[in-house]
Amino acid sequence: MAKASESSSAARRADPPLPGGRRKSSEQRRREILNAALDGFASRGFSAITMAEIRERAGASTGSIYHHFKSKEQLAAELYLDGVREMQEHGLSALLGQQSAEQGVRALVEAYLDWVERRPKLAAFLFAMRHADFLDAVESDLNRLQREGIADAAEWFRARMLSGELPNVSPDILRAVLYGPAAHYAQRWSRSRADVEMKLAKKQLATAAWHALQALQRNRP
Amino acid sequence: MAKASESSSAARRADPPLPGGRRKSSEQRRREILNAALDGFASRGFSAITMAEIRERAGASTGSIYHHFKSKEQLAAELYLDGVREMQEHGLSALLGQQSAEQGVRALVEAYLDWVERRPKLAAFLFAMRHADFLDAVESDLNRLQREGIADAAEWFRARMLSGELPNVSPDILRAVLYGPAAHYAQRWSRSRADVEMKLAKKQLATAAWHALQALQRNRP
Amino acid sequence: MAKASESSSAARRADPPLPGGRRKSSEQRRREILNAALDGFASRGFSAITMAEIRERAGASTGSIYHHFKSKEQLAAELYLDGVREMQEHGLSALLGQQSAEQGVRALVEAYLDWVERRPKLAAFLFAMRHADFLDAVESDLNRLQREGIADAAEWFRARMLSGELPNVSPDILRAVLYGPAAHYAQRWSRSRADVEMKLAKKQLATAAWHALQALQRNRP
Amino acid sequence: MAKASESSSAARRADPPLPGGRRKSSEQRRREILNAALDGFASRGFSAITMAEIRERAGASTGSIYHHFKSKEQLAAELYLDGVREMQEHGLSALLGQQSAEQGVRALVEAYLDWVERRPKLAAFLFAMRHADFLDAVESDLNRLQREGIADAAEWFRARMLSGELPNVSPDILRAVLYGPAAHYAQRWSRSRADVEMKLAKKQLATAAWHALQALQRNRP
DNA sequence: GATGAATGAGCATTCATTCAT
DNA sequence: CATGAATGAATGCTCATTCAT
Repeated sequence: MAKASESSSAARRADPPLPGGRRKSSEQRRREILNAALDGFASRGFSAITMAEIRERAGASTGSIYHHFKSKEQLAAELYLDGVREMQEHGLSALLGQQSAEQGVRALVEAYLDWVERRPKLAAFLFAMRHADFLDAVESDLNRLQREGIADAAEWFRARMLSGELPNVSPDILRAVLYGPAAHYAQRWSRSRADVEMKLAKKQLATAAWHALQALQRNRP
Repeated sequence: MAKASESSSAARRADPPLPGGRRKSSEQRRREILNAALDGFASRGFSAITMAEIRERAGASTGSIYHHFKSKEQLAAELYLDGVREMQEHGLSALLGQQSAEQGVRALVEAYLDWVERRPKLAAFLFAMRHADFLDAVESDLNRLQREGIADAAEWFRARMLSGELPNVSPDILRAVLYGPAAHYAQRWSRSRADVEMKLAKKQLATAAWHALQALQRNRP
Repeated sequence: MAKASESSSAARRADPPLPGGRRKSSEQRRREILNAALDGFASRGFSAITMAEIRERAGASTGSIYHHFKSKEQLAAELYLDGVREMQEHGLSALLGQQSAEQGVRALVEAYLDWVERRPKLAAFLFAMRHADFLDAVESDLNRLQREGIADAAEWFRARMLSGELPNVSPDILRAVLYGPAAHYAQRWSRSRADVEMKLAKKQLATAAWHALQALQRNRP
Repeated sequence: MAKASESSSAARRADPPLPGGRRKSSEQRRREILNAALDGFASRGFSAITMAEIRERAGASTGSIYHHFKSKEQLAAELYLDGVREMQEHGLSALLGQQSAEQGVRALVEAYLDWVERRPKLAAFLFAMRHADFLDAVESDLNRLQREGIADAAEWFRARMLSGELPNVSPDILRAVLYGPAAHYAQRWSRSRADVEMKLAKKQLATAAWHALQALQRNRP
């Protein structure tokens, strides 16, 4: 939960089942590299960060990085895929427990900001890299992830739209209304420039999202 | 209005009053470079684009680019500053003519999407570069621009907040609710991936923004 | 005599005999360029100085420089040849009036330092450029200059060597003893780092040169 | 002693104490680069030589050069500092063994020419770069070197000045008389243009220096 | 697994020079 | 003659990646 220890889920993979329990160093090294890379990518962008910078932040050697990761792109892609997965799981587990449309919408907005709060660098990274070239190479994985991960959420929303609790808007509009304000605020917050506390923002943005959807439900053409 | 002719306002500067009225070529070349750079930065990002790519798109020579612009960073900074200025003017002129809070809020959201529609590359560029390193060098110009350009808008909002038409939320929350959904949608639209037409999106997002603010007005703590 | 107005003799060419006496500007511009170039070459060296720097120092335009001089090399060569000529004339006129060997030697050393004092930039330039590549192109001019200019001096020395007043050493040794100390001192003086006044230095180095030659005269093998 | 193998003392650093004793290649590569750079700088000057030229002479790759040296300037500075150090040590060890003033003066002049003879490129490099811009960055190192290295020599001279064996002239005059002629001659010699053999020049210039100082001792004002 | 020297294509930028106006 | 925009080869340097030890 501490910001300092923000480490990617990729890094948290189970260690190989070592009989004696010794030798943890390889997996640790992997983690250090991933964290260093996340720092760099999040703060300066994919192209602007150099492998040398990552190497220094990680306290590793050049060869060591390339032993663990095939290339800079693969390193970024792994972070990205794991990040998306983690964020989806977080949102999903918040959403699926809710019955009423209002509770679900509020939970989703708040969960998103919770997650941003807990994993600020990862959130900044995912946001900034949304359209990066290196994602082309993993587009199919990404799409599968989207489909699988979102299937349950899509079902949840479809049900509420059919019942009339939520407006029958397109997914893009739905996402824009749900995530747009939170993402906009999160951008400022993660640069320590927000002028309201996260706690208040969660409440206000959840309220805003819910009533925005309500309005679309009433005003449908 | 045609996408193809999108040219930055920087490039539209008045030519110096030439005695004979002939020779327009220097300013034209400047424009070509700026447009080529905008294309590049918008589509691939600041670091990923090379000056060689810009040179080819502009049909200019290396030396010519550097004759007009001191560096890659300065080129990007000029585009950015002019872009912010243009976008502000666009939004401002839409807002200030409106009397009622609702008309103003709707006008602002729609004007933003109008502008994105007219200048998609510039919008994509501004959005992507918000936190770029090269902006540090022009931070003071940027701040001045913000202050001056936004003063009238701030006044407009302050008056409506005092009169009770709009909730007294912080600027960041206000911006998040107004621009967040529109920006989120615009991102998809400009990559031709939106699943609703711009025309409908304008209406729905304007409605959403207005009612979101209404809700915050009612639910104040 | 004022340091400030140090202008190359190349620049002091007679103006073309203009009937009305108007239009001096072209020759003035030439002078400004030469002086600016001399400043630059002397302080930073041939390769390190750029034509742009010269252009700015001269307050001229790029085209103007290339109108007056074919190339950077030609500009430097002209300064060099004129400088060598001027320096030779200066030394020669001091030497040839002297009868005794001692007076001649002393006059030569002092005249050299006089000239350094009057034309410090030119002296620095000549010294630094002695082995520059661009001199290859004017080597023949330079050799002719040497032969012609030095013929009289050579004769002066030959006579005193034959009479036994001066040692019969090789020209290189002769030059090393005469000019070496003065040149060494001049280097420091022109960078304002000398720890004795020029006046005293002239006396001491003239004395040193004369007695050094005397010693070679006595100690001949 | 062979000219061909002239290698900078920078290159002769002790290798790090490698456990196994194998792998010398890294330090060898460093040496090759330094030697190639010395060749280039000495023959063509700092600005005129390109890193590409150095790369080819060294038989190394661009990246390899920059792996060992931060920049062209740093490469030159390292050569310069090591060169000064080496030259000082050479002169000092010749001087300090001598008791009489005459022996010391002669030894110094001859040692200087010995060193020029042994390390002609390095001597040419040091001479040509005396006022180069890149030395500004290492000025403090240079001053420290001067102070430390020269302290003993200064003491040697001070003692002989006090005893009346040497004239009480300023350091600049002293240096001009000692080194000026030798440096002047060395310049020609290293370009293979000298008209006397080095062996004779050493004798004559040592004699000249000694008697020049003698004269200043007698003729003091 | 780890290390760091080596590689070389590629990059932003400089600069002498040309030339249309 | 003057101007300054245009040119493009060349330069110092960076950086992802490879590979011998």
